[in-house]
Amino acid sequence: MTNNTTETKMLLAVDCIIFGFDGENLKILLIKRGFEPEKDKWSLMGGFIKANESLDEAANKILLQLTGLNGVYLEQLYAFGDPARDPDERIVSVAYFALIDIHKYETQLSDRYHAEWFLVNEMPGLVFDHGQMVEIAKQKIRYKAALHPLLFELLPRKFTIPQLQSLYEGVYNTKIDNRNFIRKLTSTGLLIKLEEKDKSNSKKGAFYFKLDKKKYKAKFQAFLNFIPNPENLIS
Amino acid sequence: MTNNTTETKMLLAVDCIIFGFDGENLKILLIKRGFEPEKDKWSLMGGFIKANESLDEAANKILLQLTGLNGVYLEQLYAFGDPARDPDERIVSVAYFALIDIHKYETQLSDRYHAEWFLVNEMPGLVFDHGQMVEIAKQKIRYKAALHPLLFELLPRKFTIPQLQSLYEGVYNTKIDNRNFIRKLTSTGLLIKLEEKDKSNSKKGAFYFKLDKKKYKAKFQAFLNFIPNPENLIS
DNA sequence: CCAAAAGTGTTGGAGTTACACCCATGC
DNA sequence: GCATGGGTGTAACTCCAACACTTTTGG
Repeated sequence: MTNNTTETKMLLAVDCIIFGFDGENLKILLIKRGFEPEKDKWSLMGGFIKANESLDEAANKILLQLTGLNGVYLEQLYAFGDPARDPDERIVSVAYFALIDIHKYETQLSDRYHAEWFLVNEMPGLVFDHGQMVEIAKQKIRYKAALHPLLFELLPRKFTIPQLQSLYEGVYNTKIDNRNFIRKLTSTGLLIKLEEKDKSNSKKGAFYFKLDKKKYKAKFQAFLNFIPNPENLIS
Repeated sequence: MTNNTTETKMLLAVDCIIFGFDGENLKILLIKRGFEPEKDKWSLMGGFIKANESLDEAANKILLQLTGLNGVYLEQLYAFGDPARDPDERIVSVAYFALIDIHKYETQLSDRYHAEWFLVNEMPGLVFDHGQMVEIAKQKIRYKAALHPLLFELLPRKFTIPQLQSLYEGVYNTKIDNRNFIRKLTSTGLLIKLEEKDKSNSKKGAFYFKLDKKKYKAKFQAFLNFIPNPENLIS
């Protein structure tokens, strides 16, 4: 770093890409922008970073404001800094994505921000580079969820395997063989079968499961490839 | 986003974690900080973002200044924004990591910035949160290189398989079976065998290889897991 | 001729895919 | 009793890991 006295200060923002799962489809929460520029267009929820706030704090605050939720999955995605990304002013934005249980979302907050859930595949155009942010978030989720049980963050406390399969099929836009899917899932040991059945989708009913949270945390990072035994690495 | 007229502007910096491979060990390029605070301590190379500069441009510029190199592998790593990360002033820093062929590094630039290569395992303490940045960069490289041929970015135009193996062994701090390693490498189809041998490490000599760049670009993203045929996905 | 590194094949086990039928129940 | 979605088992195959000896040649 060189001497900084002549350097330009600029605004720093955080934008949140919020995903939810309604039991059938992956959705994204957008707000109708209430001010210029681009007033009344759809947008991600965001905000400026205060002088004494960390990036994570800012992102959590925004998420709390819009959803009423605390302590949900939130991950820094990427910093967007094209000088032309906001036509008015130089603003660098650090994007975060969140995965929430859509049922915990506090619906009454929708009004305040004119928020709405959209199917990710039927999303309106967004302001500035927010569309690009969403694309990168989707890519990241597809990548990470192929290796780690990330999508479980979207599930309610109890869920059925057909629901989970529908989630994976939606995220990857593909059909999955249900026998193999179940085998893979149960072999992870992450699921605990409950007595209760969900009969809303079939007459037979599908058993609910819940997540074994200890195993989930322990196994989240497990994966495989170029290196023979990645879990046995020395350091 | 809410009205921004009252929001705080702040300095935005880019810091580069620069890795190189000397044929035996993974190294990192550090500079001796020439100004206060923390003058004369070891540091990453960084700089402030100008008003009309994108983040990528700023990172590339810094890399060029310090190494004389353009067009090398450079990836945004993470944005660090703890309000206390710089004791003097609020500075948010976007960290990038670079993988370079250490032989292309222009040594005469070392003097200007008091730069030096260190073994990543024998690195001095760094200013501010730069040590943490390096840790996260190492983690990221270990993760990504286990799935993708990332470490090839560190190699010179021609290299031997024992060199490459030593690189992997260094990055993962593990021993790799050379038969399996060679098989895995050759099965990727990324390597082209040359006539020439490198006799600097043995009497028998090891054949040089070069990278098949087209296949490298085409196959960089290939990998596998939760989803049966990730390469056959519909979208 | 010998030390030191490079190069080479095989086998067993684990994991993954492909595939089709029966079950439970509400109507 | 039948339509609907839920649940189950097996066999072939592919991939990966484990394993040790021969080759080359400069000194």
